[in-house]
Amino acid sequence: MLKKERHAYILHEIDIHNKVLSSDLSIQLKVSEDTIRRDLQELDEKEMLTKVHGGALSKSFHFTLQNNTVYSQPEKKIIAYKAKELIKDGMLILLSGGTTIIELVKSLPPELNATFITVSIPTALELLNHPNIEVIFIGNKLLKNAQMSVGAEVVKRLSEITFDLCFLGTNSIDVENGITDLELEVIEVKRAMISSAKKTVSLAISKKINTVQRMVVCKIEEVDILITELDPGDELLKPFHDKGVTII
Amino acid sequence: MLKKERHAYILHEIDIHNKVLSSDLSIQLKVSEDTIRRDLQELDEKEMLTKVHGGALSKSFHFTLQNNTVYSQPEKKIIAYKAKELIKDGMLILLSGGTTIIELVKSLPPELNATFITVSIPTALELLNHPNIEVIFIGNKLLKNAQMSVGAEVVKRLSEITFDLCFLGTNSIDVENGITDLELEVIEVKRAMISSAKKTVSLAISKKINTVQRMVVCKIEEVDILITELDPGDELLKPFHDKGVTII
DNA sequence: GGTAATTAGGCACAAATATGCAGAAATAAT
DNA sequence: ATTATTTCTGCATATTTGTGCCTAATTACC
Repeated sequence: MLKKERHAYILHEIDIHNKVLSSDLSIQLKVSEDTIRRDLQELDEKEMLTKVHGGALSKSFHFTLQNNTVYSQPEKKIIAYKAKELIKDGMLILLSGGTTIIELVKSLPPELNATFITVSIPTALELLNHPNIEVIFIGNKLLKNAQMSVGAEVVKRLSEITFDLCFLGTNSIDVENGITDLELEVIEVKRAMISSAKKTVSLAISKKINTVQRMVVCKIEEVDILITELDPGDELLKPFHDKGVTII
Repeated sequence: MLKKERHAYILHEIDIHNKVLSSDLSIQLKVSEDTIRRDLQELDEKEMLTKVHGGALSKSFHFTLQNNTVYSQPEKKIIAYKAKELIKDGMLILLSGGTTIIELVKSLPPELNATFITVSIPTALELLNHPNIEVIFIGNKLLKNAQMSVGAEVVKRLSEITFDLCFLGTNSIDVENGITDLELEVIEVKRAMISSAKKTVSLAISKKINTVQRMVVCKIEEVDILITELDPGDELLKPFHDKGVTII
């Protein structure tokens, strides 16, 4: 990875989180902390961030580095952190829309080299920020609210490909009904996504667990992995585990 | 392999991946790294990429990540104001990408009832904000820089539809060469867009008038309407009028 | 004030670069 | 076709840049 790419990545991180830790960046970018420190120093001299002991802060917002701990971390960031561990170089991965998926994309390491396919416009836009991944969008009529492609053409195109993993941002999931959703057109596409993937991963914050919507996307048996912000051993998730779903 | 072919290849790689490494290019193009370095230097001088230690980065790479202010926005607002007058209820309209097009979309009246098709992700996102228009996205592989779909599949899909109007955000236009652009894959799509439309409208701020890029999209005769921020009677635009282009 | 984490600065090594030069290849002129 | 001229390319050289490791100094936090 080129130095300027690192710089861009660091600035991007600052843009999202308002702060970065040298230690984190060192791991994410797979370079020594010395290099990160020099990067931050350089960017500070260019007045693009403010370097502080331990990392750097955004120029505009002056928060302290300290309130960084896992406790205050929003649920979706925790989910994204767990989910990204499933993604390996060379994989073909299908993504839905939703803010949890966006978090997942933001957390992808810059050196990851994989192909992502999506039907969601915001997801596609976020994917394009990453340096090494190839992005394919399956287009057709776009749904206003969901900001995603829907319709028979999308279903057909999805059926023509086999994906290693499918990540679904999930509105509602429970043991009896499985994944449920509101709109027919969204459901058609999500079904097609699930049946084209070797493994289906549902990303859901715990608030969404055991809620039900009008229409069924798929039964719980079709979900291979469920990721929430909770500990995998949490009592709330036990019924899913008993149905054979891997909990992360 | 000719020098120009190498240059085209390098720009192509940059558009897809946002970066190139001198060492990679040296192997791929079977020339010494010295030659690659001189190529990159030359392209940097022409402001077609940004040379860095170890390779080169896309020009828009920094731009998108650092500073998202729209260039020449007042001019673009004037252009958008003129362009929207061409759009009527019930029309089927094709849009390219670019900030001028985004301005056009923002200026569309909410009661407008038409169908818009695009290959550009940011354009699609902006279109979705409007209440009454139907949005169709033609998807495929996405180019990093241009944030748009490219490839044979896109060209094929475009050829299957006839549009009332095609609005092109234009990088370079002049009387001799017509509309020109940088990158082969973008040009392929723009050509397909033009030939599928009954009328082609070029939107260009006056700074772009009489500039030329490496590759030709279409001759000036294929442009039906040219919209700039200038008065239609402006001396700069007379040559275009003489070639039969309607100036607005 | 003690302890652990972070940092600055020096050093070493590898990688990338600039530069001059010579031969090859393309282009123009005869 | 032949020659002259320019452009292009690869090689050898010295130089610069980027990175990681080391140690001493500094900082943050109890």
